[in-house]
Amino acid sequence: MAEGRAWLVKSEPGDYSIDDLAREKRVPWTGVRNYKARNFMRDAMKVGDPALFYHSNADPSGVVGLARVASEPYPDPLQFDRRSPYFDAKSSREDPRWQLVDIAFVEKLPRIVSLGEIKGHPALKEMALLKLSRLSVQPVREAELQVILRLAEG
DNA sequence: GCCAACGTTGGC
DNA sequence: GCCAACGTTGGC
Repeated sequence: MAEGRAWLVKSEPGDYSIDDLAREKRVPWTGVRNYKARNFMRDAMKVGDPALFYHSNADPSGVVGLARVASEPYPDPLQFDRRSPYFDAKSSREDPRWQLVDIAFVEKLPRIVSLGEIKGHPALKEMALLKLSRLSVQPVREAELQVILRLAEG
């Protein structure tokens, strides 16, 4: 297998939390409706790539878990579901607009690595999280991944 | 709840 | 193709 990259995926814990993922083990990462985020899932994510799991709009916000990319990209089924808030009338089964991957649980971190802590750490100043704060699926450098996992050990 | 950042839409 | 209006994200 080609060497993959590391990623960060965001979720509001009231919507879908690390505990939900720990229980379900694996979930289709539905509802992403941003083209940059979609392109990462469709074009760059590889099965087995590590992904930090980030709680946004939380108290505090921060990285709370480690997951893994668990599937090839495929169309987000919710774009075809008229009752879903993620329904997209401009998409079709013949030419689906939104692609996703499955995300699988690896571990809950021993403690949260908060956004404040990330902002204050010199090795993490260049993180996409701080530069592209609204992007919900984003790349993480290998060195950044290692620093965050080490911080989580306390 | 406020608001800054920024992506999307649509008129022209 | 420009850009104003609008909607969403997410920190605080």
